[in-house]
Amino acid sequence: MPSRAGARFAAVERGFELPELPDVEIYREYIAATSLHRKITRVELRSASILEGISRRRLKETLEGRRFESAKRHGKHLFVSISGRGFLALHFGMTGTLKYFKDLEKDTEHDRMRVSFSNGYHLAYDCRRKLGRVGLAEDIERFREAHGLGPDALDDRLGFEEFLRALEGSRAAVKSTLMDQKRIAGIGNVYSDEILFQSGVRPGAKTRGLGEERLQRVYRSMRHVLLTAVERRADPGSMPASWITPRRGKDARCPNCGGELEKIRVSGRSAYFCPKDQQG
DNA sequence: CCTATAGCCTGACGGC
DNA sequence: TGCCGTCAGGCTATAG
Repeated sequence: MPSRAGARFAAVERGFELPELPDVEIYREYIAATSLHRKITRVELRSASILEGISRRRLKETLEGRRFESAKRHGKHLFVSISGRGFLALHFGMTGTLKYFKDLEKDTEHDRMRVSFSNGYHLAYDCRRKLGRVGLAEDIERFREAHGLGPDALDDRLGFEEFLRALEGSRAAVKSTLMDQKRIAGIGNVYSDEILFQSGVRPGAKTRGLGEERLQRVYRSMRHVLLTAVERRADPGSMPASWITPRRGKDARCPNCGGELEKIRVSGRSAYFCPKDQQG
């Protein structure tokens, strides 16, 4: 499995930085392709600080002897169902990755939790900066409510009307509004910049003053960007050349007009945009 | 009610 | 060479 999974999940094996909705969707597929329906023989927790609301002991007792049955995603959260016991809830923070492997020598450096299966393989939750979280959930809806998470950005039920409702009342910059997981779940710093670039809207513009036409463009770009990123398996090297996502960094130039991209801070986060093509 | 910000956490990088 | 400050941005808690 790892060799076959390796080609499809090359980006996962390299490890995502800054996992947002598309990255977590690929993690979901990765778990579905590798880790379901096998008996969990052992759970090893190497860093208790990643646990959220549960003890080490409870995690072990809940998982050992059971099987993972399915993998679902909401926003940036992954939910892996445990036979008869709800879900393992995974959040990846900024540096969380997954790795499925057999040879323990290949164990990753910042492996915070390791789940071992009866076939001799292991699934590692690797999180260098320990900003990710591992917990248990009885059901996904409950978890969503407890965490105040908004609708998933790619949920088919999130039409333009529902999108407007989710943004309603925000007085913040549109970039912050899009990244607010309580309004819409799944968008982070990198993809919010891409969405706004493709909408021709400045990240620092107030959501309130945008008007329906611009918001319509933001909505369409949101779906387009996220769907395309999932299609391209969230691999940074595979994103279209017309996007600004691959150009974050020094001396960044606009793929559209060739002008210099500007870097500003919006609510404490770095935002890249093209001052010429984004006038909104 | 709302938004902005500090702090958690680690490693890469640039300046001296 | 090596030390140190800064930055990266996921989240939460708290300040405004």
